[in-house]
Amino acid sequence: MTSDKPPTPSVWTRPHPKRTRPALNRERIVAEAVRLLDDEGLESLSMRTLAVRLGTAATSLYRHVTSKDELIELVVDELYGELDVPDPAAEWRAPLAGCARSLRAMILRHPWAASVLGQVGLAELGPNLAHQSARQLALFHAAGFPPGEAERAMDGLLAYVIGMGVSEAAYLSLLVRTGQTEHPRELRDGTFDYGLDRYLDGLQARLAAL
Amino acid sequence: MTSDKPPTPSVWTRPHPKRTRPALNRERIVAEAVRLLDDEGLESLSMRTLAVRLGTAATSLYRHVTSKDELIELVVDELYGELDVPDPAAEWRAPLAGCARSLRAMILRHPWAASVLGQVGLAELGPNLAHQSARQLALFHAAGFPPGEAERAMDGLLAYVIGMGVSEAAYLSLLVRTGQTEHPRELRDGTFDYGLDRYLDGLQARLAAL
DNA sequence: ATCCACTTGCGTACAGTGTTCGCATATGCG
DNA sequence: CGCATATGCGAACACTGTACGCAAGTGGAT
Repeated sequence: MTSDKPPTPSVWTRPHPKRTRPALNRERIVAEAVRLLDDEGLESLSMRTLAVRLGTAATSLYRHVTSKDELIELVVDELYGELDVPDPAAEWRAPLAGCARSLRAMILRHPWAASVLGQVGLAELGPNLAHQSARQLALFHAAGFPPGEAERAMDGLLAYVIGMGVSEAAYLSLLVRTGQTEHPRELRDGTFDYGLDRYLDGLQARLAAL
Repeated sequence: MTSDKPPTPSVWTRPHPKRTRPALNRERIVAEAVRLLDDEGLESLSMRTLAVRLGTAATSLYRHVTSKDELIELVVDELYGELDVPDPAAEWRAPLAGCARSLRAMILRHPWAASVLGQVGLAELGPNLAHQSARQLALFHAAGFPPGEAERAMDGLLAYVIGMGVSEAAYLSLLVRTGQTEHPRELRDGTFDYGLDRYLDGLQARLAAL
């Protein structure tokens, strides 16, 4: 067993022909964290379980991420990368509604996001959040809101969508916990659209009064 | 040291003259938990630290509360008990705004509530939540919303306030973490009122079209 | 090739968590 | 008094996030 390495190893016996592994890096860690959260939920995310999925040890993760909190911030920014904010158009209402629905869809795709948003909020605005926020703001400017007011109109819309997502995720988890029958998705979509329409109506009235 | 108890102990040497303690019960536990959360924040709440404050052992709490999650649900319902929902009046707008501001004030009084709401949501509607929800719903009925629609209008308003609270709490905790200067309260109140007015305007337009 | 500075993986360990179990004590009731 | 039941709690378990130090790899300068 001592130094039995072949002098000129064939391509096949060489320990790891090309690159041994995709190598551990921040992107891989964050991506796997999102997958783990989708599969198992928020309380199942621990540095150890995540490491097992990545085929490494828990402490290895700390070479690329300084803490679990930072990991969660990175995860949140990753989520914001999933949004696709529509381009501004002649009509402002449809793009804004699309923007809101895209955010809602993201939250429903990752129900644990509601809890995480409460913990970390919009976080230390990572690159994705910064980018998407700028695109969202452009929609409000295109709609005719003056520079100082567009931010407030946008904050209100985001607050509505996030609050709806938080309430809905909590309600769904309650149903799951009590094993109750599921609330039909259509009803929940209807409730969401109702409130969205009211808020957009309010924006419309405001634009008309400008 | 063996059986040296006095045969007829005086009132003063008796171990605990009257009632030894206020006795541990659910109310005292929940009340102290809220106080601990206000003082030290969400991540400082552990069964052990809470027990120390109550002068008992951690495991004693489990005689009155089945788990930490249940404790948090009880805490949330306690918070809802702090709301004071206005009575219905001839004019619907002021009571609704008061209702929203009361909820917002509660969240700002207990900034950790934003994170907790994300975890437990409106929870297994405890008595306080049930009571306040009924009062809130009455405001929408008094405003003229038909039975099926009042719930949706109410859900939208609550979602807006909760989402605003979540975003704001996260933003404030970010400022604290980075040691940055504080965002003046007036500005944040202004942003809140702006969105609130837009939503209420939307409700007004809807009522006019009924 | 040889050294060196530096990065990366990871085994060990520690303090702290929620929670279970079993024992001791208190309490109410016949 | 005697007994059933409720309550307090010390010990222990499985698990968490993370600091530390050692080993192995990497890339450049000599």
